[in-house]
Amino acid sequence: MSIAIENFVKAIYKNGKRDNNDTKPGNIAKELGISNAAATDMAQKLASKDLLHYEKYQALKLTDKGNKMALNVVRKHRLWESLLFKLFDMSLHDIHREAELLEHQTSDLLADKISEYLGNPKFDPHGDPIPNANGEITTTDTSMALSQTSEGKKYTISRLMSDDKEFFDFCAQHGLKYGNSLFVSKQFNKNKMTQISINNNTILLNEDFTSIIYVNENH
Amino acid sequence: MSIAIENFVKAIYKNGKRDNNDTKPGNIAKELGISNAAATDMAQKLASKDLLHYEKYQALKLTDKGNKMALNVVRKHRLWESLLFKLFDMSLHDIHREAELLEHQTSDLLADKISEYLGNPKFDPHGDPIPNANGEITTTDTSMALSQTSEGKKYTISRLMSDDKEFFDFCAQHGLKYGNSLFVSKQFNKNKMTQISINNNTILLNEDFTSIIYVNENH
DNA sequence: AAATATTTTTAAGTAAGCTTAAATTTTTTT
DNA sequence: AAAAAAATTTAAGCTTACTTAAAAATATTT
Repeated sequence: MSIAIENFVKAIYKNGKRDNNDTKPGNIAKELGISNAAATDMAQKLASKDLLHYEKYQALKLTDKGNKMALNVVRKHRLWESLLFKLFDMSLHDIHREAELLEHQTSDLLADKISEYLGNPKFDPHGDPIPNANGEITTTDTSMALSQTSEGKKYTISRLMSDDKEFFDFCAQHGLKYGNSLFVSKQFNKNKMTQISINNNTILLNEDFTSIIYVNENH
Repeated sequence: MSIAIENFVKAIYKNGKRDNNDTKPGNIAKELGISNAAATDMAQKLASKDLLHYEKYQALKLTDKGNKMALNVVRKHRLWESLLFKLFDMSLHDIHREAELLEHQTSDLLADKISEYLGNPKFDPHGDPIPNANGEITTTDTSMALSQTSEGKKYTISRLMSDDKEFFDFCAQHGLKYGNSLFVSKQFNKNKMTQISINNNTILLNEDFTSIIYVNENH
């Protein structure tokens, strides 16, 4: 299957995770940076390949086959991110961009070799779960968005859900990194702003940030 | 530039290394597994992009720009082979196939990171030289084909110039590996067959093999 | 050097993956 | 519930990278 198809199926998978009604052609088109017409076209084509269910004007739903393909690509993406993160001193944003290309040029055999080399990790450097070779995901996710946390408690960063360079630069600068600890000192304005302490610094984060930084409470 | 273009330029580079008159469209077409017509077409297109010199019915010659592009792709290919060879237990043939795809999806930054991680190696696991970031190749190649060697001397394997699975399987089975030593016991039939000792075994190789296994004399 | 074979080129056509523009359907607003 | 806005779909067209078939040029054989 082509790169365009893999990316299309992956986009449906990703959007569907967020919001099940976010998989209409227009939303996928936006995600991929193509026209709505192209997305509709592709959706009809992929329906005929049994990768998704297509009904005019409705949200796109992956078939089992389509879901499996998406998970296979996501697996390769996250394995590459894990490997590059381990071996090289590169920003998470750069690593993400490389993985975005490498994911489509990786045999299942190589993916397994990478996984084995890394000790079959369950999470990538963003904290996102890595599907196994059968497309199964470990989803014992008890984490919450930073915007949902309570004042006066300590948390550990479990996921940084973004591809954005500015975001990662900011995170790197302030020690906001997968696995690091932080303390929530104050929630303002009905949790629209959150004040945290990390590495002996106090920073104030708005909802753009606190909605994509996920944490687990420390016990 | 597209994958098709990178592969086209690389094929001219590779064929040109072997034999300067081996770069007519038909030979490139054979190398790439496309029709002669497609190769002529592409040649004309790449001439207009200043990647090669095209004259009707003549061999294709890369411009400086085209040569640089080819070396950049070759660099990435050989760096990937070196990395995969170091990290994973995979056959040279499989490694070659993965590198064939990865080479086109690798930023210059990532190539530099791989090179640095490996200690800026000058040769890949086949013994082929790795161009540096400026496209310069270390060519202090004093090696000779096994078919050119003399009876009664010891040599070290310096290059295995093939992409063929059967060949690599045979090599792996008999310890014919980059860096290994061997002893040439006999040349038969005007060097058309060569008898060697390696790992306490004696094997007889025909010209198909002795023309692509390169060695340096031990002193 | 003529005849034959091979190679290269041109020409016409195809599939994938896009585009823009217009028509249709759905959704939102009033 | 009608009008306006937004999204989706259809239609027509483009580019890339191929294909096959025929024409033209080059290379080889005799």
